[in-house]
Amino acid sequence: MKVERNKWQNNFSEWYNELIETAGIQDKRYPVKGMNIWLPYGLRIMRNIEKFIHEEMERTGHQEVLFPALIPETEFQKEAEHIAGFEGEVFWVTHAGHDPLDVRLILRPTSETAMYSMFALWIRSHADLPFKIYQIVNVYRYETKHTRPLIRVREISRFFEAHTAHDSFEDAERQIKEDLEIFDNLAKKLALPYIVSKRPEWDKFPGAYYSLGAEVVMPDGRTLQIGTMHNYKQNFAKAYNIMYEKEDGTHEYVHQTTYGMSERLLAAVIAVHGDDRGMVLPPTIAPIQVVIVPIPKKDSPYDVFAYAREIAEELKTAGIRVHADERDIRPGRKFYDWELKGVPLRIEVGPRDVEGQKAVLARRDTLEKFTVERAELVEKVRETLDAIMENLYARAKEFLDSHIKRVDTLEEAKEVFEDRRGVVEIPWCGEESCGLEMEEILDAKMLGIPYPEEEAKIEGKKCAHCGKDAKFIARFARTY
RNA sequence: GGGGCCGUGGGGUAGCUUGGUCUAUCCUGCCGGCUUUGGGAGCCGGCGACCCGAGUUCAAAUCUCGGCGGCCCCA
Repeated sequence: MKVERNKWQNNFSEWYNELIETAGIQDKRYPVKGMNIWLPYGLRIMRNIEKFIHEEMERTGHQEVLFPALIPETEFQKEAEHIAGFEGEVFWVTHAGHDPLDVRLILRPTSETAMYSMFALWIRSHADLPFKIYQIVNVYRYETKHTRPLIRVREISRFFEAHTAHDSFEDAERQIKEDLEIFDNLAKKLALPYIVSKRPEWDKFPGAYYSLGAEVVMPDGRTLQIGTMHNYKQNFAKAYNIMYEKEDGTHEYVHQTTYGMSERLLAAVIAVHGDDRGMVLPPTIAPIQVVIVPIPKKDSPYDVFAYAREIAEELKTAGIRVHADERDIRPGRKFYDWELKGVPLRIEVGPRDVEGQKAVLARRDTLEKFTVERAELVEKVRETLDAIMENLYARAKEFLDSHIKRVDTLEEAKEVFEDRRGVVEIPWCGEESCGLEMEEILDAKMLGIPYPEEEAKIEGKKCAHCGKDAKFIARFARTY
């Protein structure tokens, strides 16, 4: 048994689309384009990811809230850049029954404009700051490009957004640092290596002072943004009149930040860790961490099903998410089935194992099989799950590192995009015009410059486009 | 904005050019039974479809028109 990743890498789109349905993540047949149905198995994985998000939010003192999905046109229009950025893709609610509405409503594409008039009511004094809330809700964007389950959808059904308010730019900056730390903790739980870039001016979040984006490299070499952090400075505060009273009695606008993630996290997990047999789920989020497959044998005196149940009970008591598969189909089919669904560890128990009080463990990530003593089972299972976690991260890190290439010229950059793709890092003078032209020439997007910015600064290199002294390393990639 | 292709059971398809045993093919799936089980077994029985509407015709999955939906290419 060998891990194959041919289709995974060479025909990723097809691999991904098939898997989303066959592995029971989503049903794409819902009759509205870009709106898919979460199936039980997929939802369970997503909930497990969200469990870590909730934990991190609690750890860092964010409070969970839920805002309405509808926003009055009048609120939506308060921040100029924000409207300009979103008005082309919002869904409108224009009627109630047969009558047109006096004030039309939009289905939130994100919740800034829903939240900030309330912030103005809630935040009174410096003692209320920092103010940190978050929610996980569905948001709507009328995507005109090709939609893709979990990646580009018209209803993002698990949209995470944290919104904070602070008494100073410095404290907002501290919040961004905290966001990055939260993201790093979460990424570790998902065994996902990633890069963070500071977005160029022309690709900031509408209304932001600056934006950061975290992305992974997908099997086909395109990047997927899976997290964003924005410092709004006082842009929204001024538009929504969010002020607080300082200790000296004067009033000042708050500084704000936001932090966003979505079901793209699941897309990244599926894509990054998968192989030609299907998904490979990190044990941390796998709904079933261990599946037990009994191998019956006619005329055998041993009850392999009872043995499987005993083992399942033992593992369950040890806190492991386990399932004994007693379906009346052949074991081989069960193997394929659970491999497709990405269960990290399989235990096979046949008459031989019952007799010798043993079990066969089969790792999903490496497809290795080995026999362990029943007495050591719990310990070995724990060890193996940890080893799988580590291996998944290491394998993904290697893939990421080998898909980031630093070059000096546009010709070299072009070659990379023609070959294995990924992220290309090029010296850049920092001028917007140069950046946009390079995007054009490379047929790729500028992700931005490496963050923290100290890592992006370079000396002694020339801008790959205009030839002037380069100030930064700029990252380019084909993106999702 | 311009051009092209396509809608047949849950999924994938044959049939359409030349309308007629199409009472719609095959694979897969699903349900029931027997049998089997260390990597997708086999046999028997069953379920399930022509995107919608109008037209032409003795007769439409097949031809015509309109609608709806999907995909691709170019700008």
